[in-house]
Amino acid sequence: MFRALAQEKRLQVLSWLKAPAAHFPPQVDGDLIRDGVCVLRIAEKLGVKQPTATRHLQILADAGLVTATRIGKWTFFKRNETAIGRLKSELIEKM
Amino acid sequence: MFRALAQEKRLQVLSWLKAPAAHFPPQVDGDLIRDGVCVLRIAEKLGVKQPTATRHLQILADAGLVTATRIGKWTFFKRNETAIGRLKSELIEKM
DNA sequence: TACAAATATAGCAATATAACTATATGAAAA
DNA sequence: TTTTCATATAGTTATATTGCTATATTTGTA
Repeated sequence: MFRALAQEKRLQVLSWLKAPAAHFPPQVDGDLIRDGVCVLRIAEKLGVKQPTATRHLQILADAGLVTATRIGKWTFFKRNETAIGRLKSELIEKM
Repeated sequence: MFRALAQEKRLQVLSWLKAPAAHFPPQVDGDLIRDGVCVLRIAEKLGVKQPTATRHLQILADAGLVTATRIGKWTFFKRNETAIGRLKSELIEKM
């Protein structure tokens, strides 16, 4: 989990996803809030290519910090607040 | 800071230093609690050579998680609870 | 002053990470 | 069914990290 957060870009994504509508343009398919943000939008905003963004998002997902939802040809990512909450208390005791 | 914690060995050290007396033998010079634990003891317990332990401890120190105290020829490391407390609340809001 | 002990630094090898391009896969549209 | 679009995977390269050994530095002691 700390490894997942040990990268400015991933911290950045996690922060943007707190308020998707404030950081990403409206989406035609897939609601920003309910479903999450599409990979290409995140890649653009991060300033990296799509495969790189996908990799970062997989790392965040493996750590349980975000969840992926595939709708049609899009994959949307959003924060997993439940897991993040659990991880917060866990790391509080670990530190 | 997350990078400093993104390594099992450094997390381990930070955890041991919560209760130095429970994890390290008594020291002749430098009190375990007041001054901290000597580098060689930490290296032994980690199962790495002294320069490697020194490097890990420097990384923890750079992140502000521990402080070094030189007494004579020994350098003792202990947790910086004040800084750790600040970092905790900071990361809580960052996540 | 010379020597010994503890730690710090330099330099190197192995591995991990992050970026890219090229390509494969999955799903919708023509 | 072919094409197209979005994402995933494979493979490569550059850089960062982690470990080591050798050596320098700092400090106490003979």
